[in-house]
Amino acid sequence: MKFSKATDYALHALVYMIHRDGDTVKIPVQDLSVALNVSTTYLSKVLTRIVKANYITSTSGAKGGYRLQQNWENVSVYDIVVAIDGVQTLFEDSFDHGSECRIQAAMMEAQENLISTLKNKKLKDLTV
Amino acid sequence: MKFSKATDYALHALVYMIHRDGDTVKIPVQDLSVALNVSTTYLSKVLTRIVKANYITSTSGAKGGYRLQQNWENVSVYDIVVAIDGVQTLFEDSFDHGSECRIQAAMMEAQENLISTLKNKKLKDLTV
DNA sequence: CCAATTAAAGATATTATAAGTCTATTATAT
DNA sequence: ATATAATAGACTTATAATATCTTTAATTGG
Ligand code: SF4
Ligand code: SF4
Repeated sequence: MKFSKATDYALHALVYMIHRDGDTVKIPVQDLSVALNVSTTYLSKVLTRIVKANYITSTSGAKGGYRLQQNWENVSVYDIVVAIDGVQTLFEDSFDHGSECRIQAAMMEAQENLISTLKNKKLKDLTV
Repeated sequence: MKFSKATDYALHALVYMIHRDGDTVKIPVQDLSVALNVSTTYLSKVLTRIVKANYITSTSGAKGGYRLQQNWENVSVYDIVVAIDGVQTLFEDSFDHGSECRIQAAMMEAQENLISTLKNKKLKDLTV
């Protein structure tokens, strides 16, 4: 019952990027690495997943870096969680007697709640 | 972002116990072990935590076993989660710039939601 | 008291996953 | 051509969950 550090890093990196002129500039991982105190290689690996998920873009080479997409305001915290950790099930039924099961149903309901809360939190809300 | 198998086992064991005459009988871990297909030693270790948390009682020796407390109907799923995994934070801020932080606030809100959903799910609801 | 039964405790082992590093490769600007 | 920067993949390390094994303590019934 815990989110990964990678998700934590990603959210912080994004917030940092937003504060640094939103989607208008490219920011090299070096900058982010210093700001968050996380190694460039690891952070780069994390951010690559956000690139793959299309919430930021990247350009290699000199003057390259990461840049937010124009629609960043609408990206939700849940989007980032999924981009990093994949779709997670809060509760992995070790037995699985089918969907009529009340334990599963209860856990599913809790999970749906959690997910919808996170879907309603947009990156914009983290930075106002 | 996942609950432990131990919690899964505990919930299933409790549901099994409820179905077997509620709080009127003592059930040895052997029975539960067979029902859930989990080793007696591990299941015993898990249930010991539920005993410590006072949601069931145990008696050693012949004719011993685990028995639900009379108030079992009011025990929530969250109570069991805490008994097994302890109080968990869904999101461990790697940086922690204080409580005014929006990332933390967003995650906390999601967490509160999740917890309150689980608090509202009573064991009784799992067995009706 | 004795034998059988059952939970608890503690040490240890196993497995799984996350976190992190390192090196090589590819892409870009000047 | 050179410096810069992301990507990929192999690899290591750290951490926690899962599980087993063995010993001890408690309880029953003869
Ligand atoms: S939770 Fe319900 S369905 Fe899943 S194993 Fe337990 S009883 Fe079966
Ligand atoms: S989440 Fe907010 S408080 Fe926590 S580290 Fe990031 S900026 Fe600081």
